[in-house]
Amino acid sequence: MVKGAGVGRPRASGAAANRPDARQAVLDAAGELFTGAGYAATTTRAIAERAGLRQASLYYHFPAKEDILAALLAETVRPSLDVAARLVAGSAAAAVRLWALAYADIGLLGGARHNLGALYLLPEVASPNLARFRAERADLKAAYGRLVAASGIAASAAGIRTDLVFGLVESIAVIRRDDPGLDVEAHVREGADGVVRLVAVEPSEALRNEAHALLASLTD
Amino acid sequence: MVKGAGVGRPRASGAAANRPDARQAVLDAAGELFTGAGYAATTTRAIAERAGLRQASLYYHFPAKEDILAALLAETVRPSLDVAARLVAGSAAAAVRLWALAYADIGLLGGARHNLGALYLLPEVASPNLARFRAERADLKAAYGRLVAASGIAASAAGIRTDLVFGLVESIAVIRRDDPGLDVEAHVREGADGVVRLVAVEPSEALRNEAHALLASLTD
DNA sequence: ATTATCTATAGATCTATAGATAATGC
DNA sequence: ATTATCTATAGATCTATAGATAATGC
Repeated sequence: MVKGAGVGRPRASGAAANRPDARQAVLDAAGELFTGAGYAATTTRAIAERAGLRQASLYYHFPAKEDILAALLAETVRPSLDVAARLVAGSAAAAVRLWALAYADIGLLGGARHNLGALYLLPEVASPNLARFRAERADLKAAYGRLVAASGIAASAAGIRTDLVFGLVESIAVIRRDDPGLDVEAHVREGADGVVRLVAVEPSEALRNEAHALLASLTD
Repeated sequence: MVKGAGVGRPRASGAAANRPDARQAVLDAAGELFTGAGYAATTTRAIAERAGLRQASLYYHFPAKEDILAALLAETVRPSLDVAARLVAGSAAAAVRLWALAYADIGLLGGARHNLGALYLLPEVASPNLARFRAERADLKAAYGRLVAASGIAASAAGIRTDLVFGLVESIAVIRRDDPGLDVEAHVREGADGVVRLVAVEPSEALRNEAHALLASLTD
């Protein structure tokens, strides 16, 4: 199954030669437009134009417009979920693991092309067709919740505290929208510091170093 | 200029008798629909239907659809801005004023009918026509920034810290969307606690009491 | 005469499907 | 024969405007 560079009818646009992966081009175009203008205000025509093909050709790669959004949401939440799954099972101090998860998660949201975290804010995520994404996001939040509870927060307060922690992490999307020139690396560190402060732990340099080492150990 | 209860042609819908304020009915309907489904996905027909009049009649009260959104955004941010303006000028300890502002602001967002804070998340707020709202929201954020700086945060860190504080406050909208049955009062108190924790102040009962007294003194 | 609505509709879309077509692969 | 595109379009909107109409106010 060679990825023949030119199977199928050539594109009408000049993008005839550079057809490495139309599906990916569509996702990239949709990511930019959905995060900038929202889902409903982005037309399939605009997505196709930016991806270098005709409007109807989108439907060869995705059964419907909403499936493009679903694919983007999935690819944005999964990496964080992977990190979370490995961290909740760890044995390091809860505050260290919480700092590490927040650092990784904010970093992924802050570093993603096109501020994909802003997709979480779209009202369309309430659509029945996007239940899969909502469940994965809920899993991620539950991972934060376990670390918050393990940080010594009283069980009665852990729910709201988790809401705040998760809200702070996701707020990177709004901040980045307001200020596209944001210093992401500085924000990521300060954001992770803020998350542990929310569970009443003042972050030390030792804590940060331990968390960084923990994250490095995950990528094996 | 008596508010005659029946000037003008009667409505076609049964809402003939109850015509207290059509403009307000439109805003209420739009608030529910914009926060639930988003701006672009909400049709003027749906707004009118819920408000009890015909689609075209909207245009007697608002020049365009976007002006309905503008009115909602304005009425949501102004009360918080009023509180902020009076608190930044105050003489109480910065952490007390910060707690008070966050408490009032989160309370207004959490208590508003229809989760109007979710309007801030809509991509449409970037529209040129909504510059007024964006400026007022920036003013509100600047007020937080002054209190953060006055809390003893180093000038070099105050910018990001303010981003986090403001992000935490506004996160109530996302939390409320995810969980409409939220215990708002508990969240408001915990949220204000979280805000001062972000500037490395562990809130005491004395601080909260002082902040409450300060807020009470503003309503004179 | 003024006010607040209504009916009707122009003009501009927008999504998704049907069916044709121009490549490569066998 | 298979693949990935294209052209054309059906059918369903959606916003905003034009002009009529049914109340009250003077």
